[in-house]
Amino acid sequence: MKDLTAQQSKVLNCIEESINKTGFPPTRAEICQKLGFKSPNAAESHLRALEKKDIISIAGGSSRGISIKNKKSSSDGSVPVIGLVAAGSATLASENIEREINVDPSLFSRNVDYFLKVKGLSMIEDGIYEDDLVAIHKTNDFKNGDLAVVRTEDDVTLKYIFKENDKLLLKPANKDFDPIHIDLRNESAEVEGIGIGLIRKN
Amino acid sequence: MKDLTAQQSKVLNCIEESINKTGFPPTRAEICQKLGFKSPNAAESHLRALEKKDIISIAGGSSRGISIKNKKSSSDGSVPVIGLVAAGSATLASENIEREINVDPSLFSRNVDYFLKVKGLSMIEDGIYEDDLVAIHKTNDFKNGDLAVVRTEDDVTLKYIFKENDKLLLKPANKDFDPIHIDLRNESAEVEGIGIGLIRKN
DNA sequence: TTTTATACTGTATAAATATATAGTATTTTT
DNA sequence: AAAAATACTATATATTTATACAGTATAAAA
Repeated sequence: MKDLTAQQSKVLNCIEESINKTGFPPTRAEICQKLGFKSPNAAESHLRALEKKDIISIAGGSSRGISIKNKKSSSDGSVPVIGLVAAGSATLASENIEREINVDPSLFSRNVDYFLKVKGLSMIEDGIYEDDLVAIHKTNDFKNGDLAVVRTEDDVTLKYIFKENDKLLLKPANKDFDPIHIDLRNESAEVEGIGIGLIRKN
Repeated sequence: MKDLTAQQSKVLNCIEESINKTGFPPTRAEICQKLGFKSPNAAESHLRALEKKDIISIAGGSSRGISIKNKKSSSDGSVPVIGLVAAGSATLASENIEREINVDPSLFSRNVDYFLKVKGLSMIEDGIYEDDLVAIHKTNDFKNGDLAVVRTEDDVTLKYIFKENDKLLLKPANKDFDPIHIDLRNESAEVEGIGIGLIRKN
């Protein structure tokens, strides 16, 4: 499936939020208002792009006629919890699954593929603590500043990601930790997913 | 709760079917078509009856603005989300419920009675941010240092609580905020519950 | 290089839609 | 017995809404 652009993701997000919050999809005007567009056609064309990519369907001639496709049934939202463990391990391998928890799929803005149990204090200044469960949406599509799960050659880490040409910057939220610079011409690195939420147990 | 009439049930059914099938609620005209009414007002008045009985809510001035209330999901674990609102308001009153979310009861150490949506930055130094949902276990039993929902004479607040004889100390986690001292001989204060976890949506 | 996709503003309008008002008739509650 | 709720038909209309058309600009693909 083709990846969505940043704007298309925002629009999709806006639709999901509207459905979760109000119970029905938004109008073009409402999308514009939420995302700051000034022309209804801005929303319209994003919707048509999403339709083309088979993410949503649009019922012609009816108001708020947007529905999100492939919306996996409400059956249950059992999501694995994965510890940040040894280097190079396949994160979703069953031996790394600590437990499974049920979450309301509508809780987070995007689909949660797994929870990552945080090790260490590298993100503590932004309220992400040890043993917190960070909700991860699997994707390799990210924006600068996103909280990303990145697999480097010798580690898997959760940091803010910034990319500029061939340079990758993985930035912690703790002044005692140094940012990680990766030159993609020499080293490999892969974005496994991005953080879209957090659960903490006291 | 009042019982629904046969016709009201049919209308409710029609709404549910529409949401399941198309992804969005029906218009008045669509309800009429499905149930064989010849006047849009037939649907309208049934909708108003359902609204009066608190089964649905109708968003004024917007198309397809119908949503079904208290939509209890299959399993259970439905927990209300409550905003910190005006002083003195009964926190669990239905008008304060922003939404309901499903949580795995085993997720948190104790039973979650509701989620409190955080306003303000008074707990930011301990990783509790604005709009975070703090899982609250209703109890008036607490230990010094617990994160507590406290109803004072003119506010409801989330702070660390410390009690010594008749003195109550409500301590924020933000150096820009002052601790609140309450002398229980002069003022009243009540512990509504304690925080046992947190959910954050990015 | 040309085309296609993305990302919008701005304007316009036909069609969809909520919603009010005026009736009639039956049943249920007070 | 009167009032209120139920259960509609019928008509009208202001507003909401989808959607088309005309542009501008940039980036990516062919």
